[in-house]
Amino acid sequence: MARKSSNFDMELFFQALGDNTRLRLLNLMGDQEICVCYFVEILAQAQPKISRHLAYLRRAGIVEARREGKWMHYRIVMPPNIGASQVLRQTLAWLKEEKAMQADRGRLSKACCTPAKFSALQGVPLPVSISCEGC
Amino acid sequence: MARKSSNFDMELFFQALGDNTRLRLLNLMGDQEICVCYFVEILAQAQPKISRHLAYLRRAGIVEARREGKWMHYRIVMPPNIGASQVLRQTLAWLKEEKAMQADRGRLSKACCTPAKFSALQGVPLPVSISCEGC
DNA sequence: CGAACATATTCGTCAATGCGTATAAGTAAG
DNA sequence: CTTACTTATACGCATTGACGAATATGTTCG
Repeated sequence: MARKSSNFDMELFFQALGDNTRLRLLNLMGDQEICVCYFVEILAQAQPKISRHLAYLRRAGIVEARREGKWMHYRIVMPPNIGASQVLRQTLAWLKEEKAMQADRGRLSKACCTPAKFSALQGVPLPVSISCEGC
Repeated sequence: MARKSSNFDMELFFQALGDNTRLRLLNLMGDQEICVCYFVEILAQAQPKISRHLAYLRRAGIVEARREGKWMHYRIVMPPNIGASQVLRQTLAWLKEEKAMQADRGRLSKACCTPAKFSALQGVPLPVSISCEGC
């Protein structure tokens, strides 16, 4: 039986990708869950702005959220539509090639090495892949 | 030496894809040049609307235009940015899977078989790939 | 040149979006 | 229950984008 051509909203999908802040958020998530407070710190943007963009990505079906105590963790979810998921995968690969995005990821991986900057964030769960050889 | 990370405007690129009319235009172009008058007829949209969306796609560096007498032919051009070109290619493949897009392409391929509808378009250069077995 | 045709642009209007500020909602701790 | 903290939402404002209608630009032909 042929695959169902779901009525996926392509417009909404691409509109969700058409904003630099949202692209930076997706880049930081990559393949792991990230806490909102990290987005705020690393992108150095106002918290409501981050939250609104995350809500936009959620409406478009690109990310999902999980609550853990006071913290919200966001992660990328592959859309049910096959074409969409392939485009999204390709887009994430593209982000990894862009210098500005690499810089963001670099700041994320060094987050735990700058305790002064994060003194107010004690107890925040670390992203899985943070490597702290130097700490 | 590492590949240059060109300052390609990802925002503009995805915003250009975030509109259904523009996606339909890209789907009709596919891999061939198409005359504007075909877009107007097949999508059954006002000519200024088509023209504006084509201009948007041109600004985003996704299509180019070629003049041939009174007619303008538009075609997809792969962006110089590698990531962008791969995402675009994947997107075009996605469009081919969507039912509504397939219907548009069907109407394009039958365009030459409905002379009544196109009586006002005499002399319009046909797209390369139009197959008219039944004519 | 002037008419006819194809396409592009402009203008006014309206909806959608992004942002900062303020505030609400949800949770943990005292 | 109250407080502190994290995140989400509401509001007002400015910008952008889409649209229809009208008009401008560019080309061919007589």
